[in-house]
Amino acid sequence: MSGVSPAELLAVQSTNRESQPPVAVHTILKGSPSSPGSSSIGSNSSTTSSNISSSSSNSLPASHTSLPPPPLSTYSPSTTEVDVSRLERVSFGSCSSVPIPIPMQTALMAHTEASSSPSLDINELLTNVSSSGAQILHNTNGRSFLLAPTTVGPDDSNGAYINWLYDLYAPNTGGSPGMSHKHEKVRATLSSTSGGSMIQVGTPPTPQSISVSPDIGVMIPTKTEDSPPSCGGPVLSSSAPASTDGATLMSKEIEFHKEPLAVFRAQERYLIILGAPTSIAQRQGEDTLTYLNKGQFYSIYFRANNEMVLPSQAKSVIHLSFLDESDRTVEQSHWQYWYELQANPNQKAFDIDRKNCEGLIEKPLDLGYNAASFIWDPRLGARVVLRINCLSTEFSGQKGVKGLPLHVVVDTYEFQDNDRMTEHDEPSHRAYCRVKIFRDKGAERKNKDETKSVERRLQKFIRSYNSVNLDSEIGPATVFHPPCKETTLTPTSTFGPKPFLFKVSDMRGGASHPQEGAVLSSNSAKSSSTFLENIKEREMKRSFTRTLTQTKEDLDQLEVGPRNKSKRINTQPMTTIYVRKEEEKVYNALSLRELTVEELKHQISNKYDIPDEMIHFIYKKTKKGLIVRFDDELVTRFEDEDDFIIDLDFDNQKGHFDLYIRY
Amino acid sequence: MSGVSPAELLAVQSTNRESQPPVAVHTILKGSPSSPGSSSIGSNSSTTSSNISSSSSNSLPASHTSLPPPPLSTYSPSTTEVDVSRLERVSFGSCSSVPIPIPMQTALMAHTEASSSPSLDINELLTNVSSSGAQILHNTNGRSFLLAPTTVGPDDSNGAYINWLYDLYAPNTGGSPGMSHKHEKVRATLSSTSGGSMIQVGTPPTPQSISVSPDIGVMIPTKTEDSPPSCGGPVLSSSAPASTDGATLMSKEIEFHKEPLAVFRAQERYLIILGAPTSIAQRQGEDTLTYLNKGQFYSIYFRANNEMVLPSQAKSVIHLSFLDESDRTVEQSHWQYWYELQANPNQKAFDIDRKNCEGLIEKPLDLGYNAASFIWDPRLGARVVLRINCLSTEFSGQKGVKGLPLHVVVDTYEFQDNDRMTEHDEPSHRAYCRVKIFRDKGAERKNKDETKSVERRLQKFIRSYNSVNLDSEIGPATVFHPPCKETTLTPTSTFGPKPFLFKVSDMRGGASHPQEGAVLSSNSAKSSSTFLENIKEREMKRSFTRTLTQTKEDLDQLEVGPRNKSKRINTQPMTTIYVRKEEEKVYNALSLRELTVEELKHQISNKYDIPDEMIHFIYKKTKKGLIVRFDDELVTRFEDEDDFIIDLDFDNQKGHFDLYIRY
DNA sequence: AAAACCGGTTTT
DNA sequence: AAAACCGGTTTT
Repeated sequence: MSGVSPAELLAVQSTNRESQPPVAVHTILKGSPSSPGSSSIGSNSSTTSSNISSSSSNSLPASHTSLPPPPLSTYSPSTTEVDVSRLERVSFGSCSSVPIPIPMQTALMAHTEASSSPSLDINELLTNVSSSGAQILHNTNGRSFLLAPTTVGPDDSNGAYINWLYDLYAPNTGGSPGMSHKHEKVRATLSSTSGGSMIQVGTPPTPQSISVSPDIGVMIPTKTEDSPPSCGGPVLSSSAPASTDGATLMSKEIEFHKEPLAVFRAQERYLIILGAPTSIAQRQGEDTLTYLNKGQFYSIYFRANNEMVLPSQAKSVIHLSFLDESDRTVEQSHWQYWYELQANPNQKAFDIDRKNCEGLIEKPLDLGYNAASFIWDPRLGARVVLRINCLSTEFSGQKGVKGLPLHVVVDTYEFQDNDRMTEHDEPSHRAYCRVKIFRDKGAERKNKDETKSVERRLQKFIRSYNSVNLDSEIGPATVFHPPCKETTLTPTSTFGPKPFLFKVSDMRGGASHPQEGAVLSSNSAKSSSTFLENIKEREMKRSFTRTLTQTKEDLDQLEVGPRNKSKRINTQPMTTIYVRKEEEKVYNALSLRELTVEELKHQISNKYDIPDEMIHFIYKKTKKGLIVRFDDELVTRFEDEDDFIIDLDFDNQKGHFDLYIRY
Repeated sequence: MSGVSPAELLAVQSTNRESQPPVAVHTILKGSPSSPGSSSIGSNSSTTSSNISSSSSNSLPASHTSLPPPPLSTYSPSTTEVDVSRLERVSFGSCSSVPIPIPMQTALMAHTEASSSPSLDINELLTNVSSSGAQILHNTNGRSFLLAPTTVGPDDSNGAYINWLYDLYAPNTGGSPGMSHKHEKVRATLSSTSGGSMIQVGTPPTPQSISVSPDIGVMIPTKTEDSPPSCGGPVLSSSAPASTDGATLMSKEIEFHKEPLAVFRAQERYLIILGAPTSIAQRQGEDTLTYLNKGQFYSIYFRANNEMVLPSQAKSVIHLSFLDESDRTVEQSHWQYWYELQANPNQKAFDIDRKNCEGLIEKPLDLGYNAASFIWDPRLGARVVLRINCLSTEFSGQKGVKGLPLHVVVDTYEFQDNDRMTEHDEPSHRAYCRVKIFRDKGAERKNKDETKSVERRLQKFIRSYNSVNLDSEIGPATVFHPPCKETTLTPTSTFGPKPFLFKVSDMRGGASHPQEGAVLSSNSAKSSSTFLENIKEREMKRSFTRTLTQTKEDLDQLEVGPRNKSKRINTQPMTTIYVRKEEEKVYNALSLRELTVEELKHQISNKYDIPDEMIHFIYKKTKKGLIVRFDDELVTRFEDEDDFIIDLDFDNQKGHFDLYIRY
C-alpha cells in the first residue's frame, strides 16, 4: 500500500560497533497451565478457557534449547548476539481478540533476530498466516509495540502455530525515576486454531498484584479478573520452562534498586551510567542519544568491575564536547559563541551539584568551561550530579532546525593513593554518550513524541508486512533502541585525542588551543545601566562564592541564563563560513583570512582537494535564480558563520570547475 | 460530549465596529426542476433520480420571502444584517450520501442568522432531525464547510424538510491570484425522506464547464457526469427562485475581473483592497488579519466612488506601522531594532515595485523607512505593487511565539491639480488592515492551516450541536471571516494621530517624533574587525543622537537581540544591483557606494574593464522603449538587488561607450 | 506544493 | 503534566 518496503521502515541492523553487552535474560511463556510452579498469566476466569489446547510437547531445534543460561539482566540490550533459546508453544483459541495479561509496567518491543535464525521464512509466514502477521500490542500505558512472527508451522491440534518474538521490558514502578529497570527478552510460541487476528493486552492488574513467578522469571499479575476477554475466552497460561536452567534466571522477587545494577561485559573495567532514558529512535548499532533538559540535574553513576583488580583511587574527567566535530576550531567557536551569550562570565557548560554527589574522595574540580574532574574509589563506586547549561539549539542557530547533539565523554585515570598522574597520562578508560539538551521539559516531550512516532512506523510496517510484495531476505528486525530508564555510556578507545577543553582564561596568554584573541570585555549587549549593574553585582557575588562548596541551592540561584540576549563582540580577524555541496551531510568550514575571491577560491580548493587554478569562476546564485559573478565586494559581505549550499560543477569541455554559491 | 457549548465554540458575533458593508447577494437553490430557466445542479445522470420528490410548493415565513432584493456582490460579507430572504425547499432521496454538485471554486461556509430569524428553533430541529442536523460539506478542494439546519417541518411527500443555511463563495478561477471573487449568501431548503445523513459534494466539473444560471444566480456546472452518486441517486436540482427579483441578482455570466470589483458602501469615498486573502480565523466584527510573505509582491488597489464628485488628483500614503502600539516609543524601538538588522541601510520596511504599478501620476515617493506616497487620479483608480521586508516574528523575538501583526494604513489626501496640500492637512480618508508577514510561503501555509482548524472547530460544534443540552438562545452563527481572495481595508477615522513615521535621518536633528536616543552600540552578533569598524562608523555618525535616557523599550529591544546569523548588521550604506549584457549568461554585481550617476559609471567601467571616461552617457530604456538620460535621481531609485539587462554600445564615431539600462 | 519536522512556548 | 500552538525549516 504505502509503497515502502519493510526494509526501509525497519532496516535490519548491521553491526554493533558500540559493543554493548550482549547479555540478556530469557524467559519463557508456556502454554501448559499444569506445569510446576505456574502462575496463571491469563487467568481471566473465562468460561471459554476450555477452548485452549495446551501443547507443551512441541520441541524446538537443539541449537535453540542447548544454549547456556544467559547471565543476569543488563542495562544494555542484546544486539549482535541474539539468543534464541527456549522456544515454547502456547496455543490459544479461535477468538479474534486474544488478551495477553501483561503487567502495566511491561512493554513489548519489536524484535526478530537478525542473523541467528536462518530458518526464518517470512514468505511462508505471510502465506500461511496473512492476517495474523506482525501484531501491535497495545500496552495500557498508551504505548504500542510490535509482536513479530518469526516462523510458522502446522499445529498438532487444529491449526497453525506461529513463533512470535518480542522483547519484554519491565521498568520499575516505585523508587526515584531512572533508578532501576529490568530488561528481558522473551520468545514465545503461540499456536492459533484460526487465522489469528488482533492480539490485545488485557487490563493490567494493580501494581501491588505484581509478583514474580520464580520458575519462569516473568512478572505476573496475581489477579487478572478485571480483564475479561472480549470474546470467547482464549487464555494464555504460563508454567515452568521446558529448558533446564530457567529457575536460575530469577529465583527471587525482583528488586527495584536505588541505584542501577552494575552489569559488566567480560573485559569492561568501568560502567558509567547516565540517569536519563536513552532515546528509542536511534537505530541499534548507532550512537545512542539521550535527551536532557537544560538546567536540570542528572546523575552519572560510576561503577568498576569488582571482579578485576582495582586501584584505590581513580580520577574521572567529565567533558562536554562536540565529538562530531573533528575540527577543533569549530568546537572552539561553538563554545566561544555559547560563552559570549552567557550573562555570567563564570558560567560553565555544565556544573556539578557537589552536595548531592556520592563517593567523591575530593571535591570535583572544574578543568575548563566544559570539563570537570573528581577522585573516587573504584571499589566503592560514585555518583556525580550535574546539570548542563547550554541548549543544543544554541549551536544550530536557525529557528526551526534540529539542535546539535553534544557528547558527554568520561575519561578515567587510575592511580594508587597519592600517586597522581601527570598531565600526559593516558586514561585507562573512556566512555561517552550523545546528549541533546532541550529547554524546559523538552526531553520528556521528545521521548514521548518518539514513542508515538515509533508506533506509527510500526503500524506502517505492519501494513506493508501484511501486504503482497516482500523480499524474502527482509524481515522485521529490532532497529530501535529498547526503552530504558538509563543510558549506559559507550566505551571507546582511549587513544584518540583528548576531548577539547574550552578555557576562557586561555585567551590572555598563549594556550595549547590558540584562542585568536577573543574579547570577553565588551559585555556591551547590556545597555541598561541597571542591567549592567546587575551583572556586575552577580559577578561580585560569584567571585566570592565560587571557590566554596556549591550546593544545589546556590546553583539554583544562579540563573542558567536569560532567554534572549545579544551576542558579544569578538575580534577574530577571520571570517568562517560554512559550505557544503547539496549531497554532503555536513558543512565544511572555510576560514577566510581575507575577504577576497582569491582567498575564497583558495579555501574551497583546499577543502575539496582541487588545485587552486582548477576553479575558474565563482558565481552567486540569488534567491531569484540570477547568476552573478562573484567579486571581492561580495566576498566582503560574508558574515561569520554564514552558511551556504554550493555547487561545484566540473566543465568537461574546459576542464575546470565553476563554483556556484546559493543564496 | 465534549462539554463545550456551541456558544463557546462559535460565539455569536456582537457588533460590527469596523462597519463593513452589510450588503450581500442572496441566491436560491430550489427543488423544482421544472422552474423556468433552470439548470440542473445535480445532473449526475443517475438512474436513481426517480427517487427524488421535488416539492416547490412549500411556503416560507413572510419575513423571509418579503425582503427586498439585496444589492450586487460585495467584498465584505454581511455581518450585522443577515438577510434571510428566499428560502426554498429542495427534496432529496433516501440515499445516505447526497451529492451536491458545486463548482470546485465554490466554498460553503457555516452560517445561520444571529438575530433576524427569531423563528429559528434549534430544539425543534434537534428533536425532529437528530442525525441530519448540521452537516459538513466536503468540498473537492479538500475544504469542508458547515451546512447548518435552521428550521424543520413536516414534508408534504414522505418525510421532514429542513431549512439549511449557508454561505456560498465563488472565488475566481483564472486571472491573477487575488484579483476577483464573488461572495454570495445562499439559503436553501432541503427535505429529507429519511433521517438524512452524510452530504457530499460531487466531483467538480472542469472550470470551463462552469456557467451561470441567470434565474438563480448560482454558478452551476454544466456537466457533472463524473460525479456518480455513491448510492441510489439522490439529486439536487435548481430552478428559478420563488421570489421576485432573483433575476436581477446576476443576470449575466460571471465575469472574472482582472481587477477587483469596486463596490462601495453608500458613504464610502474610497475603496482600498489588498490583493491577498483575509484570514478566516478572525471573528467577524473584529479586525481582519491578512497573511503575507516577506519579500513577495502584492497589489493594493485604489478605487474612488465614481458616484461622488472626485478630485482630479489624490495623494495616498501607505504606512506600515504598529497600530496596536499606542506608545510611539515602542513603535520606534521596533523599527529601530529591525533597521539595525538590515544589511542595507537603505532598506525600507516595504518597497514598491515601480515597474508594475498602474495609474500613478507620479512615481511613488518614500516618506520614511515605513511609508511611501504617490499621486493618482481617483477617477481612474490605481494599483500599487509592494513587498514588505520585515517579518512579524522579528518583533516578537522569542522563538516559539506569535509574530506581531503590523498595520497597513492608507491615508488619502485630495486636491485639485497642482494645489498640493501642506504637511498639516488632514487626510480625506483613512483605511487600514492588519497584516502578518511570514517567511517563505508561510502565508499560504497559515491560511491552509486555518481552514483545517476551522473545520475541526465546526466538527466539534456539530457534535455538541447534535447532543443534548443546548440553550434555546444559542445557535450557530457565522463567526469566521468568510473566505475571500482579497482584503478590503477597513475605513477608520481620519482624525487620529498620523501613523508613525520612521526616519533614520531623523536622528540627526530634532524630529517631530522624538527618537528617544536609540542605542545602536554593540547590539552585535558580529565578530570581525571590519564589523567593529562599521559599528564604530555608525556610532560616530550618530553619536550625537545618543541620549542619556535609556527607556525600558530600549532594553526590551536589546534583550530581544539577534539570535541567528540571518540577522546582519548594516555594513556600509551600499546598494547592490545586478546587471548583465544580453549576451552574458550571468550577472555582475554593481556595488554602489553612493547613488549617483558617477558611481554607477565607475562601477560599470570597473566591472567591464572600460576606462571611466570611456563611458559617456547612461540611458534608461523604458518599457515603452523611451530613452531617458540617467540622472542622480534615477540612480537613487535603485533598490537593492534590482536586476537589469544593459546594452554597452561603442560609438565608433566618437570613440566612447553609451550605456543603456533596460527597464 | 504539501506535509512533516523541530523545539521553544503557550494553553489546557 | 499533557497537548496544542507557532512559524521557520526540511522533507516528500
